[in-house]
Amino acid sequence: MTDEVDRLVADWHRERGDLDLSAVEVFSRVGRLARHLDLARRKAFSAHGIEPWEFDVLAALRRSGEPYRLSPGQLLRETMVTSGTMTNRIDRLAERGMVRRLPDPADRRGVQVQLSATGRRAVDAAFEGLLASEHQLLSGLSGRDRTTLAGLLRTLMAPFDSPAD
Amino acid sequence: MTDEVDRLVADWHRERGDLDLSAVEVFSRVGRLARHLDLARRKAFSAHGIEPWEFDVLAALRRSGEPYRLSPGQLLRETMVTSGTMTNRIDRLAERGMVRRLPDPADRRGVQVQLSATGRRAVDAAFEGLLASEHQLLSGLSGRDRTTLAGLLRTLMAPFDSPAD
DNA sequence: CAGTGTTATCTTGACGTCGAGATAATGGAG
DNA sequence: CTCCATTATCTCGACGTCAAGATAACACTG
Repeated sequence: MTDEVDRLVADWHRERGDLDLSAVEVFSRVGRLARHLDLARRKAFSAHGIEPWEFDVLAALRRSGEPYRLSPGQLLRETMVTSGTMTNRIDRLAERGMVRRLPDPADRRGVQVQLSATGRRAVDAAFEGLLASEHQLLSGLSGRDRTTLAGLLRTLMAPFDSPAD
Repeated sequence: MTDEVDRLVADWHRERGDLDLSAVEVFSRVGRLARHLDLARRKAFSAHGIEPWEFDVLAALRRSGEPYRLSPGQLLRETMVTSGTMTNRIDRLAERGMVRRLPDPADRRGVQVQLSATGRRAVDAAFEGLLASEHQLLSGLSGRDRTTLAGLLRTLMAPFDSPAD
């Protein structure tokens, strides 16, 4: 059983037999898989009328728990985007009625982004759809394999976790 | 040992204890890891004065072997971008002297993109740098673990491989 | 060989993100 | 108090990508 990446590695090996390509076997698959997952995510969300970037913001608010309120600064750290991008995202989500901007009572520079009831319904439905879709994709792996995979990925993530991120 | 994703899952579990979050353990890590890898890739390439998108195109030409010549259509299929994007990329690579556009002798609609000597030197150096960087990131895993991980990822990729991709 | 659907590439306009900088408020040091 | 470095958010211009459509050439059909 060979896949895209096996062919990629075979090509490189033919051209550059002097190089150790073992890293490519892992990282190229991570990259491609992430790409396919993005598409699957987009598809799962489209059934609920939301975009991946919308989900990212709404989900951060949703999982922060009651009262579903975070500052733009907290949101941009959760979602790994710049402040300009977050301003734009909040604008568009507010236009759609998914969130509201409230003044921060303790800091007049600050703003609180409040998830609306509409937004909460949307993000809950979208998340359930996403889980169903991802569950499908995982069906090829046993429970034991899933745990192994999650563990190996966590190990790989470790260097990126806290330091100067 | 807990990571970002453990915290994410814990948050969701507190808010939505009714849902099975095992898929998140895997896919959220794949997505985040891919993001960090993109940054690491960008950093590794910057030492050689090229951008990730440049590498993607040049590497496709390089690993195709002599005479390092592919059509824009082949390139866009290799790199998973649209035709408009590829036209733009070839334009910029040609400006930098990394590739040349040649007419396709067999099809007057067609074009052949030819890797230049400069382009070949650049992509070879960049690839070596990338492998060194990725080797570092893999150092936390034993050879056995790497093989296991690559295998599990390949299994996950299988549904995406040939069908209507 | 005329007609027609397909293929290959390029063009265009809209969109989302980034990076740098602007604005405004805060909090600590002297 | 007054400075001043820091923090929070927003603004603006540039850039890369995409989607849709334009153009041109090919290849099959009758």
